[in-house]
Amino acid sequence: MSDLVTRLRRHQWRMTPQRRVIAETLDGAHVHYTADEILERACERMPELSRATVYNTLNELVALGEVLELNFDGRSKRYDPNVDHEHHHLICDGCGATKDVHTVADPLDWLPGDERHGFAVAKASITFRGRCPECREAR
Amino acid sequence: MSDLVTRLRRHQWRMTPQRRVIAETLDGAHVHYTADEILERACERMPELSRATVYNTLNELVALGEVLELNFDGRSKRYDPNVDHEHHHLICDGCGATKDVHTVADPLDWLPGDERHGFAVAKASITFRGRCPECREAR
DNA sequence: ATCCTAGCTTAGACTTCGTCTAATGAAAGA
DNA sequence: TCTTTCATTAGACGAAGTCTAAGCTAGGAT
Repeated sequence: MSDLVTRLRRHQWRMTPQRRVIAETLDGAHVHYTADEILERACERMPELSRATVYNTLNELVALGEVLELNFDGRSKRYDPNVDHEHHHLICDGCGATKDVHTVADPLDWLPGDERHGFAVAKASITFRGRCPECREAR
Repeated sequence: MSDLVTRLRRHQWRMTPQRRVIAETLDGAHVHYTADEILERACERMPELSRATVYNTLNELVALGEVLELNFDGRSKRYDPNVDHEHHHLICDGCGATKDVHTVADPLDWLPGDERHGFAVAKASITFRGRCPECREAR
């Protein structure tokens, strides 16, 4: 049983087979999939699942705060179920693969007061970019 | 004369009236425009300018390393001509305003080796999020 | 100055990613 | 079990960006 599904119960979310499959697909992921990758994988278990339901469900999960929506390349969004722990992202410039990473301290402290332009600054996240092992060879 | 245009000369770039107008529009911007905002402003000086040329030119500027392509909202890309100085971005969660900011050190050093997953990590940028002075009041 | 050619520009078709619609289906409380 | 309300579906639609093929032009060669 997926941990994400358990959390969703607490939101009084109507549990349907489609939503269960989508949530479990997301939760089992070690990388952050795009909506279409989630559709593709979920369809292995439920072939009649529609694209609209995947998009609807992902948007609801984001609204509930149970999943993070990421966008680094300006193309497709990626979904990150790991919302509990503060983390940052490492992205492959070759294939767009996205991994969670952890840093040694909080980057918020790195922005001096005179660089804050009167903003109430609440969050800071770091995007690391490079090439993954596969794309390093492929070059 | 735009500083960006001067730099482009050094890349042996064929200078056309279209490219000049686009580069000057970009370079004069104090905020980071989307491609369509650039098209709109450039068309005030050159009404027959085509959308394809704006996109082509922006992509070439990015490839030449003279302009940064930004994407924070997963919608349209924004273009940042301020490529000379290492900087990061501060974004208002209320209105989406984007400002350049500077930090005290390089975040690349903050990613431990055992968090690099075999990637060749080349760059790191920080996105700070908060509320700008106007949006703090408006709440 | 003019010619030539590589490479630029253009309109509009096309692609990709995502949203919307309206009809049908099903979860879960009464 | 019934009923209501919400979820699901296929496909149309929309926004952002890319591609294509035809014509045009910047700038070096003569």
